Amino acid sequence: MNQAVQGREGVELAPNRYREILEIAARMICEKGYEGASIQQIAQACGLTKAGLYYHIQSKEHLLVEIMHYGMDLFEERVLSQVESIPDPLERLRTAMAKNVLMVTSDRTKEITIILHEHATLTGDELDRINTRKKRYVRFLERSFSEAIATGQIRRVDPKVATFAFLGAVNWIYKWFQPDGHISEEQLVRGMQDVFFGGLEPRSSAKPEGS
Amino acid sequence: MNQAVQGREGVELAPNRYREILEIAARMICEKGYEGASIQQIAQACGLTKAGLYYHIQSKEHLLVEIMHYGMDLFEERVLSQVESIPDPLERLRTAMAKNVLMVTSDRTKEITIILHEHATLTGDELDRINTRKKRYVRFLERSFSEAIATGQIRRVDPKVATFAFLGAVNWIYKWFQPDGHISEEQLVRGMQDVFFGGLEPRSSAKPEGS
Amino acid sequence: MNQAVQGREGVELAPNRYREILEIAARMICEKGYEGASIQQIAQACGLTKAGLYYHIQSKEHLLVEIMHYGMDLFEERVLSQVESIPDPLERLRTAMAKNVLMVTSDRTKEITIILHEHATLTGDELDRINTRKKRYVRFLERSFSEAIATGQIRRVDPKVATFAFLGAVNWIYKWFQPDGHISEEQLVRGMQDVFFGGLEPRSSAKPEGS
Amino acid sequence: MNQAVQGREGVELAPNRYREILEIAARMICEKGYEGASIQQIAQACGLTKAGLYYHIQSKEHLLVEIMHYGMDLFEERVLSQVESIPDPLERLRTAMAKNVLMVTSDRTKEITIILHEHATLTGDELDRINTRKKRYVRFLERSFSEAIATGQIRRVDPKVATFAFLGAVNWIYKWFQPDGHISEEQLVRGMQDVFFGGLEPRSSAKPEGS
DNA sequence: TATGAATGAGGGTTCATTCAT
DNA sequence: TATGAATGAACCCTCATTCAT
Repeated sequence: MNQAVQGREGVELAPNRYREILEIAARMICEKGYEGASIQQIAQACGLTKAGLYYHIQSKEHLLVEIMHYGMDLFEERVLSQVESIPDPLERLRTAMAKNVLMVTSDRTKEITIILHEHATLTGDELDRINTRKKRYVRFLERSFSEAIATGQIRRVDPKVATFAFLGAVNWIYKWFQPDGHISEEQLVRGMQDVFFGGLEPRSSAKPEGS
Repeated sequence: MNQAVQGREGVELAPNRYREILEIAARMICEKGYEGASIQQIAQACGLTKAGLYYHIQSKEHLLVEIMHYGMDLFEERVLSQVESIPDPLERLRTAMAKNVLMVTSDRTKEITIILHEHATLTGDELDRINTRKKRYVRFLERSFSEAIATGQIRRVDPKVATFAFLGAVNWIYKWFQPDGHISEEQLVRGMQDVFFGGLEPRSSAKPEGS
Repeated sequence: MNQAVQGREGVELAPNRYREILEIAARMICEKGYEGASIQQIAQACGLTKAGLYYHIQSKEHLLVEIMHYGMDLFEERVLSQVESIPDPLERLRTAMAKNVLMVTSDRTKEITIILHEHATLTGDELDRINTRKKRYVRFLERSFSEAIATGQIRRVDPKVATFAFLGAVNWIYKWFQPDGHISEEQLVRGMQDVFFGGLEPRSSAKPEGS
Repeated sequence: MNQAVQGREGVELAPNRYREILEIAARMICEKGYEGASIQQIAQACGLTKAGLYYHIQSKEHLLVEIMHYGMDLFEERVLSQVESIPDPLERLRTAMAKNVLMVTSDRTKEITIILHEHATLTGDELDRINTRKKRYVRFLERSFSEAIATGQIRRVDPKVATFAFLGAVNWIYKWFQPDGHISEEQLVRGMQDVFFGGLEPRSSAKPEGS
């Protein structure tokens, strides 16, 4: 489902062209929303006519599904699978946050990531499939928070609330962060880590405040 | 356009119907997004025909503007103005978070609050006006974080990043929180406060962990 | 039909108010065309709401009928009946032209007169009734041209063609004439008379050209 | 917008369909007026659905603009450019009148010619552009009248008034002329020429009346 | 007399989608 | 692979009109 690059059944496309379409479409949908971005505009941005675009995609809805799965592929490849095996739970969370933040700020991945959280357009099975993939990350975070509490690395907080606070803070970034503004990506990552894991450390491990 | 109550300017004769329309429309727009919610659907939800709805509103875009200003009115009334005068910065932030969370979970206000963050729909002056009002809250939070750091009540974190982490975490709530789920509103408020202000307290002031 | 001033059956209105409405409506319809002028705009121009206007009129179409008959009343009163009894056919035509031109340039009557020649909105009986009234003027002109030819006052031209040339020239005036432009009303009347009745005079009666 | 032939700018690949649409639309607009003719009706008359028509046109207003420019193209091609170079001013005017009359009576061109005088619909630049083209003809007529007066071929009349009398008489034709009525096209042309240039001739040059 | 509130029909326009070529 | 031409459905919005008050 999520690796076979295919516009329609049986037709094997040059995967690059298809991915390019997904990324361009993602950019448009990200800018204007799913309903706000028309097939006409997407096609034009791809240098195609509407009918030409339809050679590559099955439908607008399916296009969204594909973008979302592509986004999840990217996310799992660059975030989840990079951090899952980190043994120390606190370090695991800090690294996940860093990589997750970069997904939302980095140029090629940000649009695709943002769309993952677009208002519900999908329904039924497709929605379920995407949500199942998303939940894997949620569970991973919850588990990691629980572990970090168990090891005493962070204070006792509700792991579920902490998880969604984490997700909210990170996914909200695109609404205010300006790539060339006062805050750099590094500062952003550091800042977020500070707020969450500076803060969640047990009292004695905070860096000496005055020094 | 041709009725007595036009948003915040009009005579206060029968504002109930208009407010009701704003709230119903907010609910639909919140569910489906601005582009996804059709005037037809909004009208139907109001028990009106399209033309009947248009007796009350000027245009779909103006409707959004009105909802947003109504949302800001509610927000300023129930959050900002309730906490601005709290002298202690940490208590001020904790209270702001509590009241803000309740706006997002409470039935009548949640959609209206959320729509405030519909983006890329408004343009020009209207966008500016709304953004100016939003910025007041952002500045208030930034200022409060800075003060709380200055007083040593919370650790040194970037106030801007902290502010947006706060906003992201709180506004994200509507995506996952279920009013009759495992977590109660009180637990949610507590949890969020814990994550942010348990966590942001300087090392020595953390409540004894075991007790 | 055309003198009883009545908005709807049996209701006797202050005729002034009703006439005022007809004149205001005529002005709007003249400016924007029948389809282009909305009941809303007409009502507003009358200082009424839509529903208020409907107390006075039966329907938009009937309003047009009334305006047209009012226009025909005015026209017959100020043009036809003033000239019909002039014995000399050439003087009769010259005077008709003068009075007709003034109807099209004069402030209170121009809109009403112009509408008389609006693109066909009316159909059936109503159209027939108006056309019957219009035809009276056409016949009058044709007859007068024929007489003037018979008396030798003007050269032999097709009376029907001359009549419609006359009507076209006069009714076209509103498309180009500016009340405060280079040409005065008097010059306009003189000019039109010159073109038609200077020109149509038999060769020997033209004023000595060189003097 | 997305077809090859866009008015007078596009490639000349298959302009027939487009021109056909312009002509059909012109017929409808001429019959019912611009506001009175709906896109739905125009589309149907073209054998298309509304959306199908919109593949060919940009908007209703632009359609009108295109019709008008097409009309001006035809007019300049068949009238202005055919007579401009005629040296004798009186013959020039008589020929212009003949050709102009035929534009208004001839089946394929009449509606397009008439619409040129739809007023109060266009605004701004487009209106200016059309008016500039129209003025060329008006100036041509004025100049020709002046010349004919100067050469003594016609009596002294105000050239501007004469011009608009000419235009009014000619453009009014479509309101009354019936192609298969009592008057033939040739009689019409002759009649109009007689009224204007029989009539405007100086007294001595009139053809012997009795012969 | 007049109005506030409402409506069904229709306005122009754009949508995602199809299909012969 | 791609397109030109087309479509039905839906879009936002305005229309003339009505009716209880």
